[in-house]
Amino acid sequence: MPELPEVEHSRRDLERWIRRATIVATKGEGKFALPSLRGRRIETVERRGKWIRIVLSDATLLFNHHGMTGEWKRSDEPLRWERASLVVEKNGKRTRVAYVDPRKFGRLVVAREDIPSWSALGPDPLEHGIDAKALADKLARRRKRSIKEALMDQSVLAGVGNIQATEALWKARIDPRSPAGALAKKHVTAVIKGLRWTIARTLDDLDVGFVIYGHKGEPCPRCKTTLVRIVLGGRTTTFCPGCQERLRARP
DNA sequence: ATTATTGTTGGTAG
DNA sequence: TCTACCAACAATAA
Repeated sequence: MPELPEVEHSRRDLERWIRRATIVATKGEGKFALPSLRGRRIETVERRGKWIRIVLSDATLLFNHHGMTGEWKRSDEPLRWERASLVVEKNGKRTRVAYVDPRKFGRLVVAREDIPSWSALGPDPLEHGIDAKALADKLARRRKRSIKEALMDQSVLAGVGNIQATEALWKARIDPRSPAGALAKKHVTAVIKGLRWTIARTLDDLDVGFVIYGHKGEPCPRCKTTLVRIVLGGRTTTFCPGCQERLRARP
């Protein structure tokens, strides 16, 4: 469940469950192995893009990425596909949280300093907002990249994935194949509005459903043209050939 | 049996 | 140094 809105929900869950609590035990194997961390207090649970950064009392940092199928659950019993767990205590009450990840694309990293994957992230749409000028500059530099692939580049904006990019471009009425460098200022503005729209509505209700993602073959909700599915950068892309304008590279 | 899946990364090539 | 492309990672679900 892993684009910005889902990860933000996960962050809020963790904040409620374990913030200001003290770690009693940790568990994890293989690529999800964890050091003891016993006795450290959990100070903050932060997020940037799709990454979560948990800051502990001795300044140790616990980074987590959900990959494709990762999620945190609160459970006293071991869960199917559980890869790691934390037991914490606050006011004498114990809480156990489990990191579950069937496909194991996620990451758990303990470090003393920010890791490169975190540091390389572009601005977070929720945390920092989206600056039109800065975004336009970054897109302009990616001349040959499609706008959809550019939006999914985590150094452009942190947290935009396949679904949010697909939905935002539909809202902005821009064909996802358009070269990123072909967007004029008004197009960038429209993309920003589209991103704010899709992120907000997913954040508000994770089960609200998507407007065009996964709806190939169905009529466009806006113009009734049949939605099509293509592959861009190896990722499924849905769009409406009727009302999403294909922009051409500008000289 | 085949195909597709909300993501990143490391290697390669230009 | 920067951009672009792709296979690899893994376990289902249709």
